[in-house]
Amino acid sequence: MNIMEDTGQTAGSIDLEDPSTRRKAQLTKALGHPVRLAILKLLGERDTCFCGDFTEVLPLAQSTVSQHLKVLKESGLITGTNQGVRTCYCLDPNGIQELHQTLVSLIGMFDTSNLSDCC
Amino acid sequence: MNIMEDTGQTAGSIDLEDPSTRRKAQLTKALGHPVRLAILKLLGERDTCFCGDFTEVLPLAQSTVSQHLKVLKESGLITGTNQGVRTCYCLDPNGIQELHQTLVSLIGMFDTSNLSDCC
DNA sequence: TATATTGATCGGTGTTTTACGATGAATAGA
DNA sequence: TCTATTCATCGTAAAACACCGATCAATATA
Repeated sequence: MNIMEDTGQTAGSIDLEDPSTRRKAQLTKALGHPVRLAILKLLGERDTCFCGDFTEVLPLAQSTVSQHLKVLKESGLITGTNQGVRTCYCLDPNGIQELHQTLVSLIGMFDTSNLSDCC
Repeated sequence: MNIMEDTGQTAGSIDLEDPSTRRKAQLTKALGHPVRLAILKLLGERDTCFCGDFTEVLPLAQSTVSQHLKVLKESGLITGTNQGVRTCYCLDPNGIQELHQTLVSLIGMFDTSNLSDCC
């Protein structure tokens, strides 16, 4: 075991820079906060869109909500387009599609059928 | 809109303390790091189990790996049982089941079929 | 008994995250 | 033009995170 030729890696044989894994981590990390989950849920329900809509229903300062929106935007899960003085936030179909694939892939990764024979 | 009776909330009408949402966030947050995704993948593949197995293939210090294992354990996704001087880590069927439900629920939350008519 | 090995934990460092209030730019409406 | 309104961003503080080396307890093994 541990047959290792020189791979150029500093140590170990798993590439933590692998873009696919990093992307999966970025997407799940973006989901990993109650506020962001709440925002995404509201966006999915379709009757909210503007930053003010979120601050109205979330017990947080406007600046805080704005920062969470920024995280979601940077992860590619939502878009933010200026509409006059306001910004309309929407689920980004591309990011959501990617998220969908990621979630499906994760589900496949932990196939619950073949567990429970460890330790 | 914004019909609000006194709910005891400090502000807004969304309860960020909602256990279900918090749990979803905890689980996705646990997935939100390349190292933890790698560890879970290895555990799913079933030929690794001990902390040393992970440090062998990950370009990280043993203490760092141990800490990631701790996060995964605290999230309920893995178990760690002492076997003599070593600890055998395994996917926790209960946690994985819960994760499965969470992922399915998230997929349902962002139904890709009815997007793209925003902004 | 003495020595390895295993891995948990401690302490420290640097970075990131979360939160807030304040401010400022852009626009809409009076 | 003056005044809201909207929300992005800045500055800041506290907490959490990611990483490391060092150490320690527990157990194997010699």
